[in-house]
Amino acid sequence: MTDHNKSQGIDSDLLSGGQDYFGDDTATTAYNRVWFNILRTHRKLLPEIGASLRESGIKDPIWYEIFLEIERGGATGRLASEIQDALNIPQYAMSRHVTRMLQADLVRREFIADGRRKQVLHLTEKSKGLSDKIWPQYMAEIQAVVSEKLTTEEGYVLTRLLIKLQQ
Amino acid sequence: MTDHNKSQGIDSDLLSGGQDYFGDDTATTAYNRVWFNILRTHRKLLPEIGASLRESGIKDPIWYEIFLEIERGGATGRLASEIQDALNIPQYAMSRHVTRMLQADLVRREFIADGRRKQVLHLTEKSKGLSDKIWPQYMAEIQAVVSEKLTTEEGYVLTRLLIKLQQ
DNA sequence: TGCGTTTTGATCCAATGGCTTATATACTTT
DNA sequence: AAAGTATATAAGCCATTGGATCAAAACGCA
Repeated sequence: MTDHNKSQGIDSDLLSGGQDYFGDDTATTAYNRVWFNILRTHRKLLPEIGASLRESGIKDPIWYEIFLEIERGGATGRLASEIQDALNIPQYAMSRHVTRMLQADLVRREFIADGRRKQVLHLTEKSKGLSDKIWPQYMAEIQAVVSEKLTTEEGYVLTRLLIKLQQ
Repeated sequence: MTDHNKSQGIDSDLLSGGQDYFGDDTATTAYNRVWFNILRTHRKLLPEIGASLRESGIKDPIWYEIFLEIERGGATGRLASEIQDALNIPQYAMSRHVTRMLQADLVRREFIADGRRKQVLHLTEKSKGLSDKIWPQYMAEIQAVVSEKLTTEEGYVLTRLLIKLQQ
């Protein structure tokens, strides 16, 4: 690495976990490594873990998260706008996920108020049925991939730090 | 949550960092939470942090990672196939990123061997010049977002765990 | 040498995503 | 109640992605 780039912030070793690469800039380096490793971990794991779902007809892993959020609403269902906020996705993305899940008969939509300004989502018989097969398979896939690399204790620590980072 | 879903692996509290939600299934839960929190952290931070780059004409944050990898190759440049492996992206994605970066005059391509079976990538004058302005701005943006939520020490721990998870 | 296999790169098609706009409804203020 | 603002959803435009496939070069080895 050139001195120029070192001083200008180009760091060829951003993936490293080492703490002493820069003598004078450890804080910035630590934070940058967090970011680049989130990107790479996401890129590496998403295709692996998502594959089992795709084969089961779940086109997007976020559908599972949407199911969880609907379920949190209990018998009264859950507002689409609430789910979208919980999942950190833009409105148009939520709208399109709902369209696709409707096509797959995996959610039921109920407009409240006369027009179509607010919609409440419910599970369908079909999506309730997924609990028996697909979700356990998904959980098993996650477990297989993650447990190969981390201890349970490390899993807790990692989860806690990721949650802090989202707040 | 229903008993049914609890036993079938649907967990309305996957985002939680708590360790004692399930009495009998803590390991699975720990690993699942890792996964879902990676997804949400990525979804939340990518638009925030990527915005400054887009405004500067860097169309995809991965371009920065590609620059870093090229730079690691030093004066001899770096094989496209090596970069693609380092970044965990499929071959066709790398091919297209190179096409776009060529159009933007941000990389130079050199085919080795007669045909075009192997390509080595180099920085251009333009991309070297980015060190002065855009990258420091990007680093500052990352630092601003991450340092607001984590201490430096937590950053190191998080990085180390993410690296373990990728290996 | 000759031939099958592996590696690398580019492209085709359908599906998806980001951004913006259109539309309808609800709320607020005077 | 009229006007203006805020909220919620969908749709249109265009660029990008994913998966599969095609094409070309290098390798392995009898």
